[in-house]
Amino acid sequence: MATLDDVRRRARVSAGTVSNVLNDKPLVSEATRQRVWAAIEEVGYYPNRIAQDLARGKTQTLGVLVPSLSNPYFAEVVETLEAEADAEKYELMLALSRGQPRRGVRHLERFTSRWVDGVIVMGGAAPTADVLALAKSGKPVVLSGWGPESTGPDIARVEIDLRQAGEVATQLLLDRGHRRIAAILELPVQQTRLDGYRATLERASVRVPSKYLQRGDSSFTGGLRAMNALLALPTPPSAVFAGNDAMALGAMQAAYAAGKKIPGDLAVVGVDDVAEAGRAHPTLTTVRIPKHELAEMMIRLILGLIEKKASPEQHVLTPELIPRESA
Amino acid sequence: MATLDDVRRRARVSAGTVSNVLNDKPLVSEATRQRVWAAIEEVGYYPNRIAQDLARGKTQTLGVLVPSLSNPYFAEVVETLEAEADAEKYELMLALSRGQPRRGVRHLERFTSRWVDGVIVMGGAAPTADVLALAKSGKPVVLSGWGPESTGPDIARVEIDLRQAGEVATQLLLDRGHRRIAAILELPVQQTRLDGYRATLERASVRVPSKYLQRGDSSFTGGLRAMNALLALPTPPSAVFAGNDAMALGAMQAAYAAGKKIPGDLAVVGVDDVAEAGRAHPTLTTVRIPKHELAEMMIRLILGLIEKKASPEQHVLTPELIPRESA
DNA sequence: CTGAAAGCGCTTACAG
DNA sequence: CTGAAAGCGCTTACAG
Repeated sequence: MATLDDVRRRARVSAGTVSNVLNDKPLVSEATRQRVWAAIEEVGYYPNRIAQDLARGKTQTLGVLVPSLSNPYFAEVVETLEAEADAEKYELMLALSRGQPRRGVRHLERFTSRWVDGVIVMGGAAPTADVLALAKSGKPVVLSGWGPESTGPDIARVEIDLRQAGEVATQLLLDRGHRRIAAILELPVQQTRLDGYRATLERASVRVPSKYLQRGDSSFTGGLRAMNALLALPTPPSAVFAGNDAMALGAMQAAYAAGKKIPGDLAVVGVDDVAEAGRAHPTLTTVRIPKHELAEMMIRLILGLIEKKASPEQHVLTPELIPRESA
Repeated sequence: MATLDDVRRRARVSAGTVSNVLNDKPLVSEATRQRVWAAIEEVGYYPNRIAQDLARGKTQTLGVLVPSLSNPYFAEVVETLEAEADAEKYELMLALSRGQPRRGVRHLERFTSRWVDGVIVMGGAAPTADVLALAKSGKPVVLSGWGPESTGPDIARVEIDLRQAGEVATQLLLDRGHRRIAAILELPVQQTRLDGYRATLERASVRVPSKYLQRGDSSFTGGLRAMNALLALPTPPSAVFAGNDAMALGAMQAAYAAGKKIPGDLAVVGVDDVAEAGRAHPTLTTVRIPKHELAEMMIRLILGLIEKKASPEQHVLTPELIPRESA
């Protein structure tokens, strides 16, 4: 690989001048600028980013830590993050915690020693304490999907109003005439959805047995198992609110296997609006999380922290009910 | 951030000695080794990877370029790539071409100037010529999902025998008694699947009208549209082989909307075995691509090229028929 | 076994 | 407008 030194010799100028040309600094005469560019072409020079990074103390790189990619929710968000970062000339280091927050911590450390300019962490992919410590050390950090856990005002976050998601989903079910409304949720991550669900039932003076709250692990299988438990109850529910689409789809599968018609025998509402929701049979009524907007906002915040030294902002986006066939 | 210099001063040794301790070089006395480690702890030192990279000429980083992540196929493969790379202490730079090979070229260039140790490119995310040029320049490169396009023997590749996928899918349909067997394929990417389909029909002396070959773009919507075209034919097919699961699912949707029963009125077979295939109604019969094995093999090959200077190998993995309800 | 020096390939004040 | 020098934070021979 050609280096700056090759260019310098060829153009018969100093290294500093080559650098100035490369970085479009104004203080170079047109003549030498041309000569340097010609030399760059001739030797086929590409700046070495590692050396630039070291000299500049900046890497134009963002670290992204998410729990997994097999969950289409994260895959879609990461896809948009990449697009937005690319547009701003940033590159992405991708790391997955795959269910182990300790693995997330290790990745955070690697990000730090690699001098990423900023770090985006989603869905509790690392322990809160470690993330906060990183932010306190001065590294720009943006969080999303952190559940109800308080992180204080000193860290940038963009969240979805999931309590509202629980409310509109439950309200829809009430409006459809249901009273035996169950919930399948992953706790504590989906605690706010539970709050919305409970508040809405209470407001309507509807009481449900405690067994109507089933826990899942946000996976298809988790939803399926939880639904089977609900169906085994002496008085099964006529409707179910699932904390995400994967579990809602699993619940539909279980109901289908038990010979139940949807939405006739059982109404189902999910949260997320993944692609599969619109294709299921019946199509899944859900509360859409604005993933694109979410990713955009995260990039906006992290760049603000990096480039403008803005102070950390916290944003809350509003989810949207998507009525389809399942409820 | 503490630097090596802080450690050096604290431990009253030379920088070289600190480096030797850090990198477990044998030639350090136990006493100084202890002193240095103590100093490292005390100042909270973390090596700066950028500086290490520059000095070593190696980054422990792999560049991964794929077309997209919203396609669960790539999301799943990337997930495994990350896991395997992580186990070998490599990190991932992720880049997406999002349908624009020229964007892929730009990412390849960035990878190069960032000194990634190796590059993995999937699904034609960059033009073949650029990828080959990169490999020729000495950079370790592994390809996958490159379609029938010849790349010569000088580049590492791991492919799936997709011709065989076309064969087993078509054979299954024949075995089920079908003769009016259509195909929905994205060309030229899925050319080998088409070859397998054609060869199998020919072997069975089954002839189908040319309209039975419909093109799709590997998306759900593409499959849906193609199926609608097939259904509008004077003599619609009784079975369809789709080039991937997304299109197969789309075809099922179209058939469903047209009031057709699956597999009674129409049998459907896909390729990939994405998670959704097992959950669809009816569940989708498909030819599974061993994604996990594929990712493992790619990492194995790229590390061989990087660390052992192995010569480029080309592997072909065998797909597996997964019979389910749709055919 | 340890230290001093050169080098990785850039950028950034600072003279001139 | 241009060059020489120092610096970014490490590693790697090479003396001793």
